[in-house]
Amino acid sequence: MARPSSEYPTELELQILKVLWDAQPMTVREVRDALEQSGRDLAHTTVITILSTMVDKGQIEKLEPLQGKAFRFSPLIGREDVSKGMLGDLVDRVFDGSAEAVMLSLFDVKELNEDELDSLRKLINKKMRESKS
Amino acid sequence: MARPSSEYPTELELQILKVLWDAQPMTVREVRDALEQSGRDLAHTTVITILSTMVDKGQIEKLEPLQGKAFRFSPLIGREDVSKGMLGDLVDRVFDGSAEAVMLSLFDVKELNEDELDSLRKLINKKMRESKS
DNA sequence: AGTCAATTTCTAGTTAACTAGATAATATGG
DNA sequence: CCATATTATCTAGTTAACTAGAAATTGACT
Repeated sequence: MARPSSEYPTELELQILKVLWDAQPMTVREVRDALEQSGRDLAHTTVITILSTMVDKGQIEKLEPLQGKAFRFSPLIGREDVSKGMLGDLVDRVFDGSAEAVMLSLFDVKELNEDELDSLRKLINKKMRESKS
Repeated sequence: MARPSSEYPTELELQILKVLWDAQPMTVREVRDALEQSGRDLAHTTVITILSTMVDKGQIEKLEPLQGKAFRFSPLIGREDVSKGMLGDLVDRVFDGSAEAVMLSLFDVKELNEDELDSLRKLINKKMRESKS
């Protein structure tokens, strides 16, 4: 059995969620077109199939058509919840739960400009004040 | 086709790499036992199969037996490279490349103690000095 | 040399993710 | 009301990841 690596969205599901987070609800065709814009050209039926499994998984909901016959879909899970969940999963699986290790690694992986560093510094100062109480 | 989500190790491959990073080289039996210690109880042949695919993928190398008939395996890729690669992948796929967004999210996902916050603050100060030159 | 236990090789099966065609259903414009 | 284009349903196929048994091989010990 290919063990489900986690409870989190697969790659294509994540792409679709991103599309729906930007504009909701959307019809199948609208989702398909949006995916094509971001370089993922899928058959109409393929999109329907994925959307159906996402409904089964409770990631999105299927809404009745308003006038035509095209169903519309809306996300049931939020952007923040998903990204936090996936990040937490990576922290645990790859970095053995060490947030500090992730931070250190992140500095190597991505460059941060001065403004970003500054806002981070402010955030850390705030966190330190909080933890001192 | 189940598109390979990335070039990075799968879940079981990562577990095996972790085992080998801690002690190398290792025989199949030693790998199997180490996996069992961390709660993953697999048949001997299953471990062999995975090890073989990992050799094919260039993640590990197969070393000739020294005295017995048991091959030994060593990692060919490093812990840092893998974790950085997987982190960078997540940053791009989930956070659209924003390291800052990851940092902010990380504060919500994991608690950092005072010492960790302090060492992070120092690191940021260092980075800021560097970027000002 | 012969047996025994460990190890490897070969083969095969399951599931999730992904892909899409053939066909059926149905709005909607004329 | 009918043709047509759009949409949905049903079905099916591929691949990677994972799992492991049966059989073959071989080191080791007496």
